[in-house]
Order: sequence, then structure tokens, then C-alpha cells
Amino acid sequence: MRVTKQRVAENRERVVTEAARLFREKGFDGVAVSELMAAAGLTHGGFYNHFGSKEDVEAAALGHVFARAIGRVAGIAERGDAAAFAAYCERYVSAEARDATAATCPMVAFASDVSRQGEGVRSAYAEGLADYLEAFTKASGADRAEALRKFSMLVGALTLARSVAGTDAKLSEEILAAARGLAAD
Amino acid sequence: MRVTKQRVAENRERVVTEAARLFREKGFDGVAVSELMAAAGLTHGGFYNHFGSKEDVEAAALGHVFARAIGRVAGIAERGDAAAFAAYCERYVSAEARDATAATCPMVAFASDVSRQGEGVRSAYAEGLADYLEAFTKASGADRAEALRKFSMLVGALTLARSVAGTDAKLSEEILAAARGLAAD
DNA sequence: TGTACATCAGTGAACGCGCGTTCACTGATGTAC
DNA sequence: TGTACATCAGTGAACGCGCGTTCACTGATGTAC
Repeated sequence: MRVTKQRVAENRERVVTEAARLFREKGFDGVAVSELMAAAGLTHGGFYNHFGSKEDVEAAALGHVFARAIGRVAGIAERGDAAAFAAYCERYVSAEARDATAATCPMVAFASDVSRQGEGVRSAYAEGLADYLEAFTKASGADRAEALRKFSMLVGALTLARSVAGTDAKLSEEILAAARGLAAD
Repeated sequence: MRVTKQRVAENRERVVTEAARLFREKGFDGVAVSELMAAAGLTHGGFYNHFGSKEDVEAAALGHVFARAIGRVAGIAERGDAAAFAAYCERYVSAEARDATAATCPMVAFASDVSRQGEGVRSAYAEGLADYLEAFTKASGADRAEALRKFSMLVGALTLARSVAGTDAKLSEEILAAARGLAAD
């Protein structure tokens, strides 16, 4: 049964949105195409009407997540709002951010996955990261190297804290607290 | 054909060693049991004479890698060798470390994978990380929170640099260089 | 020490399952007149 | 504007493949006497 042009566009967007959520939560390999489609309220057969392959939707989902993350940081940078930037960093390494696996920043969610993925995913990631770091540097008000170090620390702390979250809650919290100690600067 | 007890032990150890190398290079899901066994010069059928499941060998490989990493840092800590510690940190975020994907520190290699694995893997990781961070703190000579921040930065920088290594070499090198700028302190 | 038998590490085929992808089909939408 | 037909998004079954795991078998090792 054919479907309105507008409906087609909505369906595609819903698949990408759900993909962004599920991939961050379970990783690229942890989500099946049929699961993506079901999450969007569709059956898996129609997937290839929207994307050429699973890798295509991975790249699209990455682009979607990066766009939002960049938008947020770029907003802070434009306003030159130092307090907002400090709050952003604090929130980045909060217990809430650690536990919200489906809503994380793409840098952490896909950290070790990306370098093992196909060309399309890798270039979507590289482009997103470059733009993000530019916005982050501006928002931080610091020089570039200092901003890179700070963001590296946030990413590392969130990654480590999440890795042991279910097994060593105390260590997990300690890592985040240490990162927050410098995040406010 | 039955095999000498000593040979059995050697075979098992070889499987774990190869697993440690291959898992770090390709991720847990990127290596098949048959690939592990072939790398150790065996056929896949015998795998279950040594391990109860694939997860068991993942946990064993993690333990193996952590033991070596901890041993190295603990040695520096015992000698109180500040220069050796600075050199260790510099090497951690070197281009060589970034490209040697099969020989990396487990924290980076399995960063985003671990939290999605089974209980056995997660607890092997949590235990390893706790011991490693203790040794790292001692070796650094700094207070605990400062050491955690520093290690978080190294992990984050190596992860990010590796993610874009094949796609944006300049950005990758820039991230590492920034981290090295503080690694020597 | 020598012999006979039980053990069990290793082999390679097979099973079952889930996944990415393909395909024939449906029927509402879009379009040409 | 109304009608007839082509299009094509969505459906659900099916295919092929790789993977984790199981299994019957082999034959050298370990052990009991």
C-alpha cells in the first residue's frame, strides 16, 4: 500500500531517530535492522526503500546525533556564556549522563566501535568530531590545545565511569567526581 | 589424539594470548571462536575443552591484558621513577600507540564494548581497572583525583585520536599532541 | 618395568539461530489525459 | 474536475551466510595392575 510523500519522509526520519537512540544504547552490532524498523513502527522489508545498507543508516544516525550535539555547544559559543559552558561540562560527567546510555554524546557511545566500521560511518564521525571540537573550543574560551585536553578528559572519564558502572559503583562515581573537579574551571 | 598435560596448558595459554591480541584489534564481536583457535594453531572444535563459552575466553583475555598493564605501571610506582612515569604517559598518547591497535591498553580497546558484555567480562574489567588505577595513582606521585583526571585525559585522547585516524590524520595528531603537552607534567 | 585399558585433547562435520538482504506481492497515491 | 493507469512504500516470507555450540570419533597419554 503506497503512502503519502510526506509520510515517507516522516517514516525515514523516525527510523533515523530510533537508530540514533538504539545504536547509542546497544552499539551498531547490537541492533538488528528489523529491530530498527519495528521501533519506528514498520516492518523490516521496507528498510531498503530508505537506505542502501545497514551502514547507510549508521552513518545517517551518526550525522543526526552529531548535529544536535554541535548545535548545543555552538549555541553556548555564540553567546560566549562561560557559566553555561561550565554547566555543560559538569553535566557531561554527571551520574545522569553516565546512566542515560541511549542519549549520550556520540563520541563516547561509539568510542571504540567507529574505527572498526566502514568508510561511510568513519567519515561521518570524523566530520562530526571536527565540527564539534571547533564549537567546543570556542565555547570554552580557552586555547585550542587546552580545550582538546579538557574534552579528552571528559570523554575518558565518562567512558571509564560507564564501563564499571554496573560492577563497581564507587569507582565509577569517583572517576566522575574527579572529572567534575576540573570541569568547572 | 590425546596430548601431553604440559601441551594442554601451553595450548590454552596460546589461545588466551591470541585472544588478547585479536579482541583488542577487532573487538569481542569481531573475532569468531574458530578464528581464535586457528590463530593458536588449533581447530575450533576443541575450544570447549578449555572454556565454557566465548564469554569465558573474553574474560580470560581481559585478565591477561590487565595483568601486563598493571605490572608495568606497578613497577614504575615501586621505583618511584618520575621520569619513567612521564615517559609512560607520553608513549600512551603517541602515534605508535594509536596505530598499534592489537597491543593497546584494554581501557581504550574495549571502551564502549564492556558495558554491553556479560557479567564475567564486566567484573574482570572492573577488577582490572581498579587495580590499574591504584598503580597509576602511585606511579604519578599526584593525589588520587588528579591522577584520575590525567588518566581519563589519556584514555579520551587516545580513543578520539584513533576514531579519526584513518579519516582525518591531522585532527588525530592534533589531539595526541595536545595530550602530550600535559602528559609530561 | 611392562602391559592393558580408560581417559580426554583435538578433529571436523553438523545443528540451530539470528542477521542482512532479496523478492513477489499489495494497494493507496500520484499523474497523465 | 474526473478517470485510468503506473508507481512505489510497505508487507511478510524466504535465502544465504557466519557464528556459537554440540557431537561422534580418533588415537596418544596417563594410569592401574
